[in-house]
This record gives sequence, C-alpha cells and structure tokens, in this order.
Amino acid sequence: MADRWALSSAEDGGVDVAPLGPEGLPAAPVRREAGPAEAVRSRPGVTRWVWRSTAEVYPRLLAAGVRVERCYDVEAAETLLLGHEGRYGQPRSAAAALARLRGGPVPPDPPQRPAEPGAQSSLFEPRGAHVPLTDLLAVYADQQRRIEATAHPDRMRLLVAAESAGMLVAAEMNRAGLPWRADVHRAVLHDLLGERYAGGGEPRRLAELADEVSAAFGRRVRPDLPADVVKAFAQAGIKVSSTRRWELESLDHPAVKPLIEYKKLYRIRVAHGWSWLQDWVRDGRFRPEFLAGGTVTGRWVTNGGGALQIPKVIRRAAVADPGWRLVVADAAQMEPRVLAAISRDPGLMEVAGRETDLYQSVSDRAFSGDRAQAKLAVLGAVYGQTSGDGLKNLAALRRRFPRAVAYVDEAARAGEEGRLVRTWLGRTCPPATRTTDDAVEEAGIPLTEEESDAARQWVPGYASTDARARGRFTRNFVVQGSAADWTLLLLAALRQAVRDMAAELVFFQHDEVIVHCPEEEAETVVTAIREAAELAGRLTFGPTPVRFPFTTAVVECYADAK
DNA sequence: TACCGGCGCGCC
DNA sequence: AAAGGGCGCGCCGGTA
Repeated sequence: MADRWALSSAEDGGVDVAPLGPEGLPAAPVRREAGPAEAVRSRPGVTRWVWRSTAEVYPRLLAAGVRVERCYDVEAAETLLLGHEGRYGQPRSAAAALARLRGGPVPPDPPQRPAEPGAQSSLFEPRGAHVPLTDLLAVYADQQRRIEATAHPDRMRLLVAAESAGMLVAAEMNRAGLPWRADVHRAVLHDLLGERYAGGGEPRRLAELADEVSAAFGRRVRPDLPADVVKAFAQAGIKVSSTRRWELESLDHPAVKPLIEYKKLYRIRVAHGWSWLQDWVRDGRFRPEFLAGGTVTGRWVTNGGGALQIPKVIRRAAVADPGWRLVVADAAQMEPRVLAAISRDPGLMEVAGRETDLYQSVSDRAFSGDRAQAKLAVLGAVYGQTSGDGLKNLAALRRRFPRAVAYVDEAARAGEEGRLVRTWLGRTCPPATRTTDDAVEEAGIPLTEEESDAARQWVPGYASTDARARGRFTRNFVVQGSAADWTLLLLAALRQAVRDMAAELVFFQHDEVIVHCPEEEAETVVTAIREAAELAGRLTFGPTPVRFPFTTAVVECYADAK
C-alpha cells in the first residue's frame, strides 16, 4: 500500500480516496467510502493523508476514535505559499487555488465564524467548498512545484509539514480540553471578589473598592469608565492622558491604590468570571478552540474563552484528573536562543549553547552582572525599543553580539523600505498597508508635515502603519516567527513521542506546553519533551550549537508550576 | 438594533 | 525599568 493517500469529502458525507503516485497523481482508481473514519481506519498503513483542510476532516475522525499519523493540509500550504509569493490576502481555499490554476473566477474565502461557546456543535459544519479529489490533487501537484521554486525548498517543505502537524495537534487539543475544576474556580472567584449579591450587582469586594475610589475623589466616580476617571483626576488637579495602570502608578493620590486593585479584579470578573465558567467549561474541561497558524508570525490563536490570557490566579482551577498529572513545560529564554540560531552570532551561539540562564550569561559578558538589564536589552533589541534603559544598553549588546543585532536591524530596515521578511523556515510577513504618505504621494499633492498629519483624518485607504512601526514589526517578526517555526516542530515531535501512551497534549501557549498524563507516565513525558526540543532544534535550524532547554514541572495544579 | 473603533489589560 | 512586538476580548459610546 502506498504510504501517501489523498482524501476528499463529498456533499453526501462520503469521501473519495486514492493512493498517490510519484507525480502527485492517483496511482489507482478513486474509491468511494461511506465516511472519513471508515476510509482511514481500513488503511492503517497510510503514513500521510493529503486533504483539503484538517479543521474540516479531522474533528470527525477524532469523534470516531480515529487518529492519523501525519497529514498534508492543502489549504494551510496554500496560505504559506501565497505569503511566500508575495500574494498575501488572495483567497486561500482549495477552490480558489484551483480557480487560479484553471483560470476561472476566483471565489472569495468563506467568512470566519465568530467565537461561540460550546464549539462542539460547530465542529461538523463544513467550512469551505468541497473540491473533487482529482482537482485537489491538481492543486497539490502545483503546490509541490511552487515549493520547489522557493529559495529554500527543503525548509518550505518542512514548514508545510510542520504547519500540517500543528493542525492535527490543534484539533486533538480541541477535542481533549484542559482539565478544569469549576468548584475550584468558583472558590478562587469568591476569595478574590467576595460574595455576589442577589440581583446581579457587583460582587462585594468590587463594590467596596468602587466606594473607596469615590470617597478618595469626594464624588461618585465609575472606576470602570476611563473617561470618568480622567475627568476626576483633572478636577483634582492631576493631568493624565490615559488610565493605564503604569501611568496611574506614578501618581500621588489616594484613589490610585483602590483604583488599580479595582481594575485588576474587574478584569477577572468580566474576562474569567462566573459567566466565563458558564460559557467555556463543560464536563470538567475548558474547551477553547485552538487555531494553528492563526497569526501572521505563525503563533497560534484561540477562538473564544481567552485561552491564551488566563490570569495566573485563575490557573488554580486547572487541575489534573485523580491519579493524573499535568506536565507543564516552558521553553527557557526561547527568543534569544532562536535569535542565536538564525543569526549565527558566534558570541550569542556560545551563550545559547549552554542550558544555564541565558540572560545571566549575556549579562556576565556585556553588563557586568546585571541580569535584569541584560534581559531588557535583549528584548528591546528584538522588539525595537525606542527609548529607555534597554536602548541605552543596546550599544553594549551590539559590541558583544554584533551579528545578532545586525540580523534584527536588517529585518527592521527591510520593513522600513517596504520589503518583505521571512522566518527561518520561510513564513513571510504580510505586505505593508498603504499609509497616508503613500496616498498623498499617489495623488500628487504636495503637503507640509502638518497638513500630512491632518490628512490622516480623511485620506481613503489610510492605515496607521508608518515606516518605523513597520520596521519594529518586521524586526520582531523574524524572531517571533522563527520561534513559532521551532515550536511547531517541537509539538509535532512531542505528539509522535507520546502517541502510544495515555498522555494527551492539552494546552499550548507560544513557548509553553501542557501534557495531561497518568502519574506513572510523567517522567517519560518529561524526557520526551527534552528530546523533542533538541530534535526540533536540529530539524528547524540544521546543525547548531544552540540548545533549547525546557523547564518542566510535574504538578497536579497548573498554578503550582511556576 | 447592529456594528465598529477605541480603550485597557490579560498572556507570551 | 519602561511602555517596543504578537494576540483576544469585553465594555463603552458613537453612528447608521
């Protein structure tokens, strides 16, 4: 049996399948099966399934208890290839790819479905049009040709495979859910916010803090309304331009302390309070919907439930099943290690070649012992900091690690000049949007700087992207995105390593992964994570001295991991 | 009534 | 110590 088969869904719920020949053509007649589960289950020797969309097919397979080893997600590949070809924004569906290939009218992509509690119900709705198997394979064959046409075909092939693996992991995580104790969550809310009064008013602690704020101002102030707060400070003779916490913290006024406390607790109530629990937790699991490759840098997003922003205090409610554990693994200083790997800066590679605290090592070399300064400077270089201590220390960083800083500087210059940048594996940033200056220039109207600023109010097509912001974006893109490349490979390797165990991947957040497993598997999982990280490093970046250590914690409760 | 931009803050 | 990059999301107030 060929190890690579294609599968496409038909309107009646059945599927067509065929083995792939060397040219991406069917190596045998197309066969009809009653459903994807039947088709896949009866072909255990298949090591990679080529299909239109993992999000369409795989949840149905998982619901039937069927997993696949690998897949090739045609629509994920199309998205990556369009980006690489500088055609960001063109419709990315298989149907659109086919139309481009055949020269027909290109259908727009279906609209994104908004977040919706209880996503289970929508798992089976088809997203996007069905494409007949032979057409799907025509698109697939064309994609293979386009991959070969890229600057680094081996990397692009790896990226497409990794993105496809990410789609599988995301679907499996969506099915598993994060173990969640609603009773513990309610206890935490009660501890923080106090009792709720009948009638739906604010919980006791919030009401008390609001009263304290009002008392401090000498009049009724709504602490949840920024405009009201700004006005109240103005009446007290204090000018504030916003009510952001860092700005309030510098003020000397009795309202500041209760106000900041109120904002913190208010945030928890609206974002992760009782109604969140009602909406997103069912049967002892928190079920957000993970979307692999949901951001331009390749980081994932979640749809609903604010899953990537769970406040630390609320993590108390993420508790393993009885007899099970959570293995919480966090990549240590991921971004500077990735910068070392992609820039090949000798000094930074040497530092990143050790598993010990990278910021401390950088500091020993460049800042005579101040770890905090070193961390600020490194992150400032990666983020494009424009002022403050990080900038001051950038000079020292540049002296010690010239190639690393030059790498992100070059990415920033590319952005400022309107060029595209790519991650290590070839994920490409979107093009710059039109700015005021572009629009004015195209219109041939000479304007002074003041007039140009004023024009922002009305010029059609204006987007708030100036060249400098663009530079900061591309500077960060190459590091954040290459880190995302690596984490995809990590997830793929870890998934393979635990496939015959009871362990399940239940959570992923940029540089942190949680595995839920029986207590007796925990140590094996810890080892698997370490090995997967090193394998991912070699696969992604090739031979490199850079190490990618994880800090792992085996805990019953997520909150105990730090 | 529905939609949208701005705000502010949670996480990395 | 400063306010730089990527997101999701709930609230508010303005507008259609």
